[in-house]
Amino acid sequence: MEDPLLNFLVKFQSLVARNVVISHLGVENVNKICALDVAYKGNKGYAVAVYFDGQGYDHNVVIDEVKFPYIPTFLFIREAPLMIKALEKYQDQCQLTLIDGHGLAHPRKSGIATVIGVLLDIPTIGVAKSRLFGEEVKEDSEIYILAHGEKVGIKKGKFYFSIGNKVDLNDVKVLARKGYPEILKLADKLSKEAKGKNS
DNA sequence: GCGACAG
DNA sequence: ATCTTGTCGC
Repeated sequence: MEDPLLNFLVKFQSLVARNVVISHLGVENVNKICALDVAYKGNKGYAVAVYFDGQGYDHNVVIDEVKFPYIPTFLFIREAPLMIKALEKYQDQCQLTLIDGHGLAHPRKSGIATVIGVLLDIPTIGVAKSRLFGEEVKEDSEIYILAHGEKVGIKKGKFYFSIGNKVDLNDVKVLARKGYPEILKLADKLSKEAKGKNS
């Protein structure tokens, strides 16, 4: 890590990791949820925040030029700014925000879900479609994800759920049991729609 | 040096 | 993530 910028980002992530709050939210009793995802077309990013109020869905799209490339373990600097902008509309109403990517299942316990959760001081859970970091251990018919020896999430099918901020392993477990969240499928669909429209 | 590597 | 044809399987 001799690149000064990446070296700086590593320190930033370490600061974020030191400020993560792991506490019980009670996902089973939460009905107002948000989800974040981003689609790309060239150097344009199409971020979408989807909000479910317990009855129906609403969403907000934010489009902007993305300057930073994708570098494994540094996804947050590329996508978080746009995601946060898209979430502003519902930020005060969401009891929990699901984010496309990992949370604590990251080499520095600072995946994009954790970064956004700590920066905004809100409950978040990371949901990723593939592996980035951590050992997988089976226990009680569950596959736990360990980061530096600590249980930080659960693998369910082909998906990886991990603590972002202000939730605990129990919350993640309850969410994971239901499979890939419908609201994230919607976020994925809507971001790709926005991308197609703006061409 | 080699392999792994969210979106 | 995105680019992309046909193809294997429920």
